[in-house]
Order: sequence, then structure tokens, then C-alpha cells
Amino acid sequence: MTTEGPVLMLAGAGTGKTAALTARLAHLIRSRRAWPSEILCVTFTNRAAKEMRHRVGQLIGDAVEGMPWLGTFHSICARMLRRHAELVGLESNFTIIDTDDQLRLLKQLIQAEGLDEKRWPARQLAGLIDRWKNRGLNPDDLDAGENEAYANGRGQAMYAAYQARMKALNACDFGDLLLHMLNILRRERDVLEQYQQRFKYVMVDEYQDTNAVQYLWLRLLAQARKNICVVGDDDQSIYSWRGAEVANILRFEKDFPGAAIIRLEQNYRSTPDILAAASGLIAANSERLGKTLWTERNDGEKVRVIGVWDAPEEARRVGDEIERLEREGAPLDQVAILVRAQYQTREIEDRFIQIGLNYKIVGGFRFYERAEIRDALAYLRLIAQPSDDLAFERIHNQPKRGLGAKALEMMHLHARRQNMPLAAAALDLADSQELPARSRTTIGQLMASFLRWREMAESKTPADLLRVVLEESGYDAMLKADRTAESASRADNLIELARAMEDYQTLGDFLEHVSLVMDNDAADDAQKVTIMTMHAAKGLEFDHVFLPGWEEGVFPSQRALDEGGLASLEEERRLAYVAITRARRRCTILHAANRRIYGQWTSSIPSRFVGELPDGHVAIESTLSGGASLWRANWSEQDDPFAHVSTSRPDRSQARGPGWQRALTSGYDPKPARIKEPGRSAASFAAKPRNDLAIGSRVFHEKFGYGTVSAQEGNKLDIDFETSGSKRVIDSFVKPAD
DNA sequence: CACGTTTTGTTTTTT
DNA sequence: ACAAAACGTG
Repeated sequence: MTTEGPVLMLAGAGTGKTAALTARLAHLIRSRRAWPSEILCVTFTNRAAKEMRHRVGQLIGDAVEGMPWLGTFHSICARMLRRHAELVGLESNFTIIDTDDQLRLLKQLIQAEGLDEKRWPARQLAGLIDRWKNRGLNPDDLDAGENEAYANGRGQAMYAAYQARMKALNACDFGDLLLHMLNILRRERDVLEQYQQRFKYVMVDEYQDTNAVQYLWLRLLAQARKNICVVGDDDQSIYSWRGAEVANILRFEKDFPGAAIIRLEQNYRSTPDILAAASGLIAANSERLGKTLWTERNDGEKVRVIGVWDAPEEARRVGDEIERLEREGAPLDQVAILVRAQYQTREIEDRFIQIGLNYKIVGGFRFYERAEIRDALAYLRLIAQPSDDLAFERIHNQPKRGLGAKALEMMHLHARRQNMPLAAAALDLADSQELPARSRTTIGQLMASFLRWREMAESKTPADLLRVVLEESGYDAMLKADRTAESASRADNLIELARAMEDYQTLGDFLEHVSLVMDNDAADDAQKVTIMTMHAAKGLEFDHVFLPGWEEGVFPSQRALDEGGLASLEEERRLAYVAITRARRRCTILHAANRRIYGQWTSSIPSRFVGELPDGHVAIESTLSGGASLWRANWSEQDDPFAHVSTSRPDRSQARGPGWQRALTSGYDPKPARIKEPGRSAASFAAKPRNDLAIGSRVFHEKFGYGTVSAQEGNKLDIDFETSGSKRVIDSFVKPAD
């Protein structure tokens, strides 16, 4: 009922955080304080947004349909950015690229810079750029220290080059959605005021996970009215690797003086033992706001900790336990297995297939990340946007049509010289003689197909268009020719993709959905056990939760132990806290003495977190001889035996030698001019002739040698070569002979 | 250019 | 262990 002014809700796990938020939202609408379209409500995951929409719908009915501003930070920013794209030099139909495309693009830029890809991997640069964007930093905002983080002080230049290239491609990555919008709100007063006027109330779920850009974005939007209500739990902050700053929740009072602070401490979800186990564990963390969760319940059983010999036994054990629950009548959708990392799902999945237990894996290798789906999407992207070079590169030889590295290199060369997209360059090359005749006809056919498909896109539904494209491109034929079981399932996936597309009116709508919601959770009613990562489980709850792999090196993960120091160990502990508190009735933790990691059998000791669970609330069980008490005592009695395992960051400064600044320069221009007119089709790219050549000019060509221009048509020249005969070539491939 | 063989990296976690 | 990338051959 606290509707006006800033509100900070500190809500522990299972205290009804979402219920409070949805109720407040419904109250605002019912009491006519705001229309549904005047409330900005932000969540972190698509799942949370969906859940919120569902629950609000139950309270206020169809009015929820009129809530365009309920969604994730990314989807809301994408929606805004499409309206104001021109303010950051994009077109409204910009493409949202994923990490895969991002990496390929960065690799190209690194190569063009002449950097050693081994020494300065694209991944590292991608990580840095991501972190900069999360902090709201544009290339110009980087200080010298940041700049030196990559390739001896070329980080800034590479970042700038990447952004320029993205602009040329009319594309955004995930970080850009937020950063561009922040830039717009910072620079354009009228746009900012427009949104400040519109949003009478702002609500944010999981506030402890906001990073700097998101924080700045929110602060700008809420500044005028100050009707902002945020909900969070510092103990559940598990996304610092994504730039999340718990500090945001701590300084809320400073940013919004006079904020009402509401604590929710009664837990309505778990049994006292589960709650006590989780609370005892998290108490080992130092940096906490601190709160005491309590419950009125007094039922339930202790948290079980089971030690087994190896990972297969662990999987068997989990399977057995679940089958028992099933016999006892527990619904399978109330059972979850939460793991630290994706690779752990495999062992469990294998076992479940063996015993025929119905399961679903949430997240993981997602539908839209499969190769065949990405290929199909690349075709669609290229139809929607001829300037999508990344899509072009993906499918130019998929299915194989004899256009290999050589042909692609040629297209790149021409595209770069003319500042045009690859597709346009391809079209140009199709009627020149730079390439062998076979390649030219193939390119011509391919481009003609795209012209045809683009026309079809006007009249056909997206789903039908896809079917035609798959047929006419030869993709279907390629899958049919390959008679493996795998290709059959690929074909099925493509059929499924077309089916999923039926729900969308336009190609653009569908592509937006795909890039923002990488899930394709087809609604099915079958009862299934859920397998997912602990991160993905945040915000969910289950009667029965299994937590396998609680071993040093697995959980806490080796990475966290090696590089993050204490802060990262504490984050792992918060993750453990999140995992345990997902359970309503029963929580079972497992650890195996042996496990295969990187294909190597590795033995490990139980996680320190097991030792940190308070006695009296856990029941220890072990299939190993000697009992479990030995190692347990080990953990609690002495100090951290892993203290020597580096708690400080590895020193990177040594990698920098003298003279690093004198890096070599390359001829490649990192900032190609903005593409002026992508137009409706690749064919509309104008061919501008060169004016420094005329009929009779003597010219030199890399491949054909010297010759004389005999005719000029647009950017194409007929040249009589002295050694290679008469050819038709594109003018950018020749230079005047002197 | 396609295809087979060898080498290398991968395992955090999400939008 | 497995997949992708790099490398070499016909």
C-alpha cells in the first residue's frame, strides 16, 4: 500500500517477494493511480517476466495485456531503442546479434589489426567490452588503465572499431541495447522527459542484480517522480560476473532520500531445517546487510547430505530417490536437480534416459543455438536486412555451393573498398570476371534467390517463407542427402522452428523474439523432473530439490577459487544459499569422491559448504567405508586448508613490456562510413563509377597484370589485358598504371 | 574446394 | 571426452 515515493523492499528467500510486487502492481492499477501502460516493471530473466505477467493477469485480468513496459531490461530497452534508433546512428530495424556473431566479428577486427589471436583472444576482448558496457562506458570514457587491459593499450581502439563496425552493420549486441538507451537518455532531454512523464511508477525485481548501466538507466527514469519501488536480497546476489553491484541496493537510500524501507523476513516456503541450514551457511559470509528469516512451520526433515563413490553412482542415487518419490505420489514437476555448471547435467541425463525418467533440461544448449536453427535464422536475417554481413558469412556456403574461402575473401575485399555490405559486393562480383565463372553463376543464383525471397516476404507469412527458403536454398536437400540420425533430428528441429514461427505476423517480430528470448519452451503438460543450473533456478521453488556435485573444484568452482579471491568464494556461497532455499519440503545434497573432469578421472573432497551446514539440521549419510564424519571434522576444525590457493588476482602487469606502444599499424580503416541506403534489396546498391579512369587508361590488376580500359559501365570495366586477354572487372580491383 | 586427420580448448553462471 | 579449429592431401 506504500505507493508514493521511493520504496526499498528487503526480502529474504521465500518471503513472498514476487507476491508483494505483483500485489502492489495490481493495486496501483485497480486504484486508478496509473494505467497499465504507465508502469515500468523490470525483471532480469524472461522467465520472471512471464511469471509476473501471469500473476498480475490473475489479479487484474485482461488489463495486463496493456502492459508494454513489463519485461526484462533488455527487452524493454530494445523496444525503446527501436523508436529512437536514429539518435545513435542506427535504423529502427537493427539486428540484435548473439555472442557467436560477436566473437566472429571481433576475430575479424583482431586479424585486421594484425594482432596475435593466440595472445589476445577474441573471447578476452569480448569479455572486456561486455564489462565496459555493463558499467555504462563508451569507448571515449575509458581511462588509460582500462585501455591497457587488452593488447598493450589497444583496448580502446578495438572497442571503438567494434562499435563502428556494429553501426555499419546496423546491429546491436546485448550490452548495446542498454548502453545506447542510456546514452540517449543522457543526451536527449526531450526523450528523457517523455519517458519520465509516461512512467508514473517504476518497479524493479531482483534489484541486487542490477549493474551500473541498469542502475543509471533506472535512476534517470525515476528521477522526476521518484516513485520507484525496488525489491531485492543481498544474500541472493549471484551475478557479479555480469557486472551486478550489490552496492546499488546499499546506496538506494542515498539516491532516494526518505525511502521507505520494508523488510520481509517471514519465510512461507521452506521447513525450519532447510531454512536453518541455509541461514547457517550464509552466515559464513562477511559482507551482509543481515537479516533473520523465520517460519511458523515446525514440520519437515533434516537436510540430507549423501556421499558416494563416483559421479555415476551419484546419478543412480538421484534417479532412485526420485523414483521413490514418484511411487509416494510426488508430482514430478515438483522435483528439481540443481547443478553448478551445465556439464554436470550430462551424467544425470544419461542415467535418466536409461531408467526412463521423464526430465527436462532448462537452459543449456538452447534451441536457438543449434547450428541448423542458426543457419535458418541467418537466411531470414539476410532477407530482412541485406546489410547483415554476419548472416551472409554464415550461409554463403551452407549448404555447400562451391563458394569457399577464396570467394569470400574476394567479396570481403570488394565490400571493404566500396563500403558496402557483403551481399551487395557479391552481386557486383557476379557480373565481373574477378572470380571463376562457376563461382559467378553460383553467386548470381544465390542473389537472385534472395531477391525473390524478399519479395515473398511481403506476401507470405514468416513460417511459409522459411519453408520456401529451406526448400529452394537446397538446405532441405542437404539434410536429406545425409542419412544419419542426426540430420533427421535437424530436419525435425527446422520443422519445429517453422511451427514456432506461426505465432508471429511479421518476420521482424519473430527475429526480435528469437534474439531476446533464446528459449523455446514448448508448453507440454507431461510431468517432468527439472534439471537446471542454480543460477537459472533463482526465483523458483520445488517440493524436492537435489543438489549434486558439492565438491571442492566443482562447487565452489575451480575458477572461483583460482581467480576471484574471497569475494568470489562468497558469491559461490550465496549461490549455495539460493540453491538450498529453493526447496519447500526436502533438500538432498550429494558429493562424489571421484568424477571425470575434462575426460580425466579426478578425485575430490567434499565442498567446504557441506562442512558449513549447521549440525543438528543435517543428516549425513555415506556409501563410502569409514563414514563421512572424517572429512567433515576436517573442515570444521582447522582453518581453510585452501587458503594458499591464490586469493589474489594473477598479476597481469608483467605481460606488458617496454615499447608496447609502438604497435604496428595496418592499412585497414576501422571505421567504415555508415551504410547509406540498404534499401529493400541488395540490388538497390548503386554502383558508383570511378572518375580517375577513362577508356584508354592503362591499368594494373593484381591477378591479370597490365591492360587497357576498353569500356566503362558503372563500376565495371572491360579491360584488354596484355597477358590474360579481355576481361570484365570491378574498378576497385585495378589501379592506374604509371 | 572438399574431405580427412591432427591439434587445441573447453566447464561457470545469463541477457 | 568431445567438439571445433587448424592443417594437410587429393
